[in-house]
Amino acid sequence: MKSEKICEAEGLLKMLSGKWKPQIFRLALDGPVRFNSLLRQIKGSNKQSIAVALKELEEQELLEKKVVKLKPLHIEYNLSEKGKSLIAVFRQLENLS
Amino acid sequence: MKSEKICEAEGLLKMLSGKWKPQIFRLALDGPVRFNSLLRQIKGSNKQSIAVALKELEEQELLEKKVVKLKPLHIEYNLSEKGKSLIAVFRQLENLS
DNA sequence: ACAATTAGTCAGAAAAACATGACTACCTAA
DNA sequence: TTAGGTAGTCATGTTTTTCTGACTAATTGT
Repeated sequence: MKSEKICEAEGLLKMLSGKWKPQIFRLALDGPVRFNSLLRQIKGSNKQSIAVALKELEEQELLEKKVVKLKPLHIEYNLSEKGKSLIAVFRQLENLS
Repeated sequence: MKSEKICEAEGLLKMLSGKWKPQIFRLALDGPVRFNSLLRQIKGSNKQSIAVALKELEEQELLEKKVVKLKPLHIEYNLSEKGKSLIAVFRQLENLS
């Protein structure tokens, strides 16, 4: 029983592994994120890595891709319900330190 | 304020990043762990990687190294207080799914 | 005395992750 | 119609991580 404890956590660690996914996810907490603006916001990043990270976050269903058919016709990535459910976990982590 | 939320989490993700650290940490939840027995328990692992992972977990102060001067004179790694404080976070993660 | 177990280290190779620059394709504003 | 912004892909190269196999060295069991 005890050893099961971390299994969800192992999944989470894997989902948010890599150089850019944590930052992207954090930004997504504040609102929808977009490819090009991430590229500008996250210094040192690059197209390829951001594209891959977004794809993975989408596959893991932490983010949801959405085509916005408005004025400048763009794509945005929103935090999914699954993603939102993690906020509580992060809040608790904060309280530890 | 909102974007601070994940900062502790980013630290945690980094501390437990890599292929073997999560598993080692999980096993450490159940009691002290040892180099050679980890090597046997964790299938597909290897000396080098386990050694590096243990060193890093120790540096990050999630585990504490201890020389046990008993019968077969060995070394064990115990969960530190910092390590124990994470248990609550993992427990919460469990409850989400 | 000898073999096994303990806990590693080290150099080098292989694999995975990440970065770079060129390119595509669609839309919009001048 | 041309320039700039949107959101990417692709091939290639570099860097980081991980693995392999050889080796060390002290301790312990037979």
